Amino acid sequence: MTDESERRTKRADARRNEQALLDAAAAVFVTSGVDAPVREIAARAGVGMGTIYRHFPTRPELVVAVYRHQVEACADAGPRLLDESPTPEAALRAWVALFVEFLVTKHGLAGALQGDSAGSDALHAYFVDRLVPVCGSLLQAAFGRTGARHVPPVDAYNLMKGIGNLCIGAAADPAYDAYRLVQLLVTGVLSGSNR
Amino acid sequence: MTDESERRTKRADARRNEQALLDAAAAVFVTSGVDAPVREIAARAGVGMGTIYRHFPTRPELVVAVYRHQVEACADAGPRLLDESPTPEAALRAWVALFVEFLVTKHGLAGALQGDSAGSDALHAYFVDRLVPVCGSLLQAAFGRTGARHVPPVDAYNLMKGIGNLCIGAAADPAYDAYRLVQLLVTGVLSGSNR
Amino acid sequence: MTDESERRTKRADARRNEQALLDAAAAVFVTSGVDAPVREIAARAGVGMGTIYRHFPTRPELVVAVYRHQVEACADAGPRLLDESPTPEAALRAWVALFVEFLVTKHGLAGALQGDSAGSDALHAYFVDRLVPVCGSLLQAAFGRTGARHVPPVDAYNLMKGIGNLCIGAAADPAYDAYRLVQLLVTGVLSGSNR
Amino acid sequence: MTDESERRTKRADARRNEQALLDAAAAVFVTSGVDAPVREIAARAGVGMGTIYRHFPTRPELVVAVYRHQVEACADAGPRLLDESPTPEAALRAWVALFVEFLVTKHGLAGALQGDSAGSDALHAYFVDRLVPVCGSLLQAAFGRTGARHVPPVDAYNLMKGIGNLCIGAAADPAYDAYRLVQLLVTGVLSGSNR
DNA sequence: GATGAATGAGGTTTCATTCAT
DNA sequence: AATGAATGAAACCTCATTCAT
Repeated sequence: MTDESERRTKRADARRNEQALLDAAAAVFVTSGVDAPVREIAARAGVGMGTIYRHFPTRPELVVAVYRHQVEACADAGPRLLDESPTPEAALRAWVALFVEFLVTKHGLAGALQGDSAGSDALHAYFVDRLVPVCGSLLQAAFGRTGARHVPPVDAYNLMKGIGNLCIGAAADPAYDAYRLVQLLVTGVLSGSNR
Repeated sequence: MTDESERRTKRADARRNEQALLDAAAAVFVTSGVDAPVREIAARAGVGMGTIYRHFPTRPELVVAVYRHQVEACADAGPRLLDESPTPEAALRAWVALFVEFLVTKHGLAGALQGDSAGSDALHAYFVDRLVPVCGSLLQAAFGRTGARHVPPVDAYNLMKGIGNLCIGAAADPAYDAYRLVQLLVTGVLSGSNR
Repeated sequence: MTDESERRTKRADARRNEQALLDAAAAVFVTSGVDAPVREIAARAGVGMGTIYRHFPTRPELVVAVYRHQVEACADAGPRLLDESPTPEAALRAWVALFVEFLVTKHGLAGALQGDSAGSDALHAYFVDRLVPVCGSLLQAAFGRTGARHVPPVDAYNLMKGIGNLCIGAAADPAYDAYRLVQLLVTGVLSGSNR
Repeated sequence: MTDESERRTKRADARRNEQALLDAAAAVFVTSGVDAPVREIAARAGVGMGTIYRHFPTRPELVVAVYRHQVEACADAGPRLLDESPTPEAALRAWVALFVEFLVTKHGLAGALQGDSAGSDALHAYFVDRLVPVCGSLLQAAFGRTGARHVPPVDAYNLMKGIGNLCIGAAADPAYDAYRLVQLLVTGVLSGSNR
């Protein structure tokens, strides 16, 4: 066995474990929230607790890793939707729908986005860093077209956080329609006035 | 001292204790959230922990008791605002502003409203029971005036819960303007369409 | 039952527990050293772990409490021995013998006296604060009598710490005679020269 | 490559690894004590943790190996000092100074010398086996010269262990002068009496 | 032989809740 | 009724040690 193939083998092992952890964490987060006990996640992944700490020394790192794929997909969808949609408003609505879909299916994620106002929390920071610019572009495009004299009544950070908040607890309550509420919020925003 | 006077004395004692507990809990909730340690509340009230359990066997019961006055005030304000406001829409906006004011100043309260969708959580149930009808009246009034062919795009329960969600974490993040977002949501609702 | 007797009853309870803890800790310290697991001490005392934390929030506080009586006895013995002994040198030797007796019978205590050089460790600090002055008086008395031109070749802090060190591990090694070594050190000190 | 040359190559490899480990351990012991985490040592040596266990299955074996050179140097210095010094007492003092110098600069080493009285601990056993005879010769020489009727008030084992103990924690406490105390102890020993 | 990922025992600390006084 | 001491489950995190690759 060559050095290289040996290295690859080991990495494959570790990667398999890491994937098992991400899958387990995703599943546990759904049922027990992102603050679920480390032991529970480890047990579901079929690994020892130490293994979690090796791969993800802190909890935010794990949470970020669990949702990284979807956050990236969301971020990438922004520019694409702007291209493909008939109007910027439609692009914003479509993107918001994607974002809601993402948050609603990840129980507890929306709540975990709060974090310190200081932005010190790694998860919150990651979401903000990655998605606020995307959301901002869409928002600006929508208002650019609406008329030069109009400016958005909220900035992208507020809109993002508002959407995130509206999605909290959505999956657990069939009577609560987060999607509808978010679209109404967007309607309010696009109406260009907060009064 | 007669048996009766003794009983009366004890009741006065107990009532005084209960009030001290409510005041202490309100203060602690503001700084440490509604999940603050029991000990902290007891200490601030100057009573033993057992006393809390005697008066409020479960935490939701305590939380409900702490905020009962303000919930009642909110509920009472609904009909009054409908009378006093120039339009039903204005009444709705004014009421919503009251509700937001209430939630934002009570650190952690908005988050605690989640509870099970089954309505099994005492706090959630109390809020819903008491305020959804009020909110419903205002909503109906606004749409009744707007035109017979219009129906609200969301029911009062969804609107209430959406407003509650938008207020989560508002006090901790100066960059987040819950009031503005809620009003934009109301704008969206009143625009009569979710598309 | 009067308020006062009731209070006394409760205190008696707590005091009994505290004493059980001190006894258990003393016993466990002998076999497992002063870093013995909290659980072990709690188990031996027949109390829950939380009870230890209630009475002694930090480990040094527990250790200090365990040995306080004996430290105080040692401190009190200093002046008395100076009065009763035929010479100051004899007083110093007698006191040192007492101190050695104390340390040798408390397995692990001598080692625990190390602590940070900064003196930040509570146990180390307590020993130093309480005993160095006593040891200093004896030392000064011995040298005062020996002749005005003589000064001790070490200060009381060094002598104390040296004696403490010589006692480390004494109980565990029958071939090691800490008492003898300490007296030889004192002989060296009293000989008035380090060369 | 022949089998033999391959074996030789591997041995060179292994020896290089072992040396790297010894160097790394020596460095880490200075900063973190002889109980430093295995990982830390492995990392500094640039090898895997398993390699440490292959070369030194137990920690005492590693510690012994790390200090073997210096222990041997100490042992060798004994006879030489006896030859070169003007008096046996001077030789003893010089040797003791060497030993103290060694212990004080090796953070945590003195403390690790304790071990079981049964001599089961490999580190303790090695030190005793190697140095007690040397110390014994010097002691005997000093007392032989002093007068036939004098015998040392302590045996070499006690003196060695006493010196070792006096050096515990010396590096961490600038106010503690282990060298001075040890010389005073030797003075006491040479004064030929423990009373 | 070497590697380092994985394991899991072991120690710590916090707090909701009970119950003797 | 009130008290608050006691309980102990629960969660965290760290390493020594093993073993598959």
